[in-house]
Parts: sequence; structure tokens; C-alpha cells
Amino acid sequence: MKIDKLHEWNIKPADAISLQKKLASTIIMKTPKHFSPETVAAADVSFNRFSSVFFSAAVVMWLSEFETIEVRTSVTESSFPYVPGLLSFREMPALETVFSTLETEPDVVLIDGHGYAHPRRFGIACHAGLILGTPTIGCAKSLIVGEYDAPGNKRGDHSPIFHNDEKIGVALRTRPDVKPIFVSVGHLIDLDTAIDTVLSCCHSTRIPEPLRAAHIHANEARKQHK
DNA sequence: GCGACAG
DNA sequence: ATCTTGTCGC
Repeated sequence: MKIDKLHEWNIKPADAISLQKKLASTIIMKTPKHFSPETVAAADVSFNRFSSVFFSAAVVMWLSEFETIEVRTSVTESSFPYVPGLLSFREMPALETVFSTLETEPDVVLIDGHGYAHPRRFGIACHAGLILGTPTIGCAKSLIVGEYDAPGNKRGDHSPIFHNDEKIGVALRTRPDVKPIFVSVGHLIDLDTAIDTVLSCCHSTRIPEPLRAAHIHANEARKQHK
């Protein structure tokens, strides 16, 4: 798929923060007319501890039966350190590379990490949305900011995540008896639609199927490369 | 100053 | 994120 080069990646943490504040104002939390996704994509990154070599995988599936349409992997190098709040500057270059090799144009993209539920309201899912020009949703396994009350124990139950008196996302129970996942808007989508979409990607797993698949493929690519 | 801190 | 061993349950 086509990728938009918004800016350079070789910048310093201090500049990355000001860039996030600038880009955050361009995020659109509105779903396109007649949005009815049939295909969903997701990507993930895997790497050895202390290594700057990143193995990424992108997967596209039919939302109906979770049939895999396409899988791509790529190996890239990253120099940006892991800094809470600046994850996209470390992993987005790798994701950008795999997504660019995708021949299928997905209707929506799931990203491993937060979107709007971020200290500066610009998590990696937002960054990915601007670069891909496609609706994106942030799906994180833990919180980086905000507070929430435990949602009900039924699949689909969710409770709001608040930060500075603002609702920034939700804690979504994707299956009973397991910790909820944290969903927030990335770009070109509204929270309710994001929740519905994520839920439709979880038939019996806590993590949305496309993300699970991407995680597995990225890991396999890393192990094989050795 | 202290604790928290996506992946 | 990655590294590990066992354990619970469908």
C-alpha cells in the first residue's frame, strides 16, 4: 500500500515530542461515510533484546471468516531508543516498511499500541493512520496513561479510560475471565466504530486475530533469521 | 523529589 | 519487547 512520508525519522526525542503535538492536531476522529470494513490488516514488530534489528510482519484478513489474504515480513534497523510516549519513532519505520510491501489495500488497520489514549493524544496508531491514510485503531495490552474501572465480565463489555477529565479510550473485555485490552482511536475513525471493529476481530481470543497473526509471523521471521 | 511508564 | 516453568481448563 501507498505510504505518505510525513517527515524524517532520524530526529531526537525532544524534537519528536514537539512533532507529536503538531501532528496530533491533524488527527480526524470521524469515520468515513459508508464505512463497512471487509478486510482488516495488522502488523507487529519482533526483535532480540539489545538488538537494533527489527523483524516485522503485516497481515491482511477477511473480517468475515478470518481467512488470511496476505502476509509480508521485512527486516529493518532501528536506532531510536524505547521511550514511553515515543514508541512510534522506534517502531513506525519498521511498520511503514512492511505496510509498503502489502499488495492488498485494507479497509482498516489495527496497531499494537495506543492511539488517542496517549499523554499527548498521539500514540503509534495515530501516527500510522496519518502515514497510511487509512482508518487505524490502537489496541494496547496495558495502559500508558489514564484510569479506568474494570468493565463487566462479558465479551463486549467496556469501560471508559479517563485522563484529565477526558474520555480517551476504553478498556474492552474481548472474552470473559481475561484482562481487557485498551482500545483508542488512531485516525479516520470514531471510538464506537473502533470498538465494534476490534470486537469483530475477536471470536475467541483476547487479542484481535490479525494482531495475533502478525505477532506470530514477526516472531517466526526473527527465529528463522538466526 | 518520587513514582509511573504502550512496546 | 524478550527470557522462562509450570499449571489450569476446554
